Amino acid sequence: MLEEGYAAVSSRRVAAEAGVNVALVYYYFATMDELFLALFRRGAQRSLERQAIALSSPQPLWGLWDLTHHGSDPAVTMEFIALANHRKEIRAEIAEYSRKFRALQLEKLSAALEHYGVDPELWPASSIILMMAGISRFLLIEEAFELDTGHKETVELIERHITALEGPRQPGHVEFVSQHASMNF
Amino acid sequence: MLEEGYAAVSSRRVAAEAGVNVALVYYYFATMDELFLALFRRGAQRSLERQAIALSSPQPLWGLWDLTHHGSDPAVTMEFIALANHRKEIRAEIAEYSRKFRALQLEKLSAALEHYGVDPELWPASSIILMMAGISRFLLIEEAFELDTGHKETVELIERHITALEGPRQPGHVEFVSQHASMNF
DNA sequence: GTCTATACTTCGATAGAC
DNA sequence: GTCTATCGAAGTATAGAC
Repeated sequence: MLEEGYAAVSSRRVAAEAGVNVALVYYYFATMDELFLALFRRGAQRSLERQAIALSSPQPLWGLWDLTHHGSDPAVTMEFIALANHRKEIRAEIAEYSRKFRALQLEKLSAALEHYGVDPELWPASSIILMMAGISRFLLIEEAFELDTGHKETVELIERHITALEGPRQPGHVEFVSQHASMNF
Repeated sequence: MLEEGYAAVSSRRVAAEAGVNVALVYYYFATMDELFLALFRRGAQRSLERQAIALSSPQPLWGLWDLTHHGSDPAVTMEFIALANHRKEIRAEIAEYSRKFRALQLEKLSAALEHYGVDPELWPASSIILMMAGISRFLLIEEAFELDTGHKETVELIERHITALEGPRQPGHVEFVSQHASMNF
């Protein structure tokens, strides 16, 4: 899926990779879409758990930022988004998980931002979350194209603002986060 | 390509849509990748020209924001990014066009921002461009999933800041921009 | 330019033996 | 649970007539 795209994932190749027969793939997954759904659910569930840990940090802004910026693989995310654009059921599943991700982020971060004294009228938690997600995904996608115009400046800008609220990043975040790549919804 | 994804674009289906024979497709395009390259170049060139117009507005920030937020189709963009993740030549072509897009944006907007008195140390033009692009793409992708948490607040936040610099949006932008969907790189 | 005809590969999915 | 065997459809690409 990562190397050649979701459309290159065929029952035959899955079977070959697993060292089993094609028919066995259909024994476990009635259609290829069900296989993709199962794959997505497993990855999304793991990412959700990692996010819960990152957000429970005493520095939840750093936690979320490091998770998306250093601990997520845009290629996986992109493949599932592309797949979802053409499969209704997968789109619905991704939407459902996205809401879970977002709800958890909102809960943890709106409390933290209030505690930091950030005016929710000027800087709503939902906007800060959305902007961080959009920017970091964009940065990662551009990196894959070997584009880096403004990347350094933007990372500095964001991290300067996080530092203003939470102080310098405490060690541990990036290490935790970069152990395995997550999805980023 | 939009309905079923780039992988569903086959020589046979292209031929059928065009009402010609399969072999004729290969007469014009040696491989399917060349067809995709030609398709991308045509679209990117048009988008580049539209962007030049939008940035030549007396309100270039509004111009760029409206172009990406109301005048671009994330589905086209996503398909090409997904395709590029697996085809080296297409990735290189997209990277090249992205640099052109970005260079034009930087040229027009860094002049405008300096004129508005924005401190380039705190808010570099390259960062503002990158953030606007990332956020608007994220908003549009989420819309396709019928997700809208924080969308309204974020659009208001961004447009409030643009208004602070350029005053209220003058009519004409959105109209120009929503005539045809563009790519968004 | 445009076509017919064809070679060869791979696909999703199923029936039925073990 | 795991396999063999098979169906019909669709893919990329090419040779060569007109």
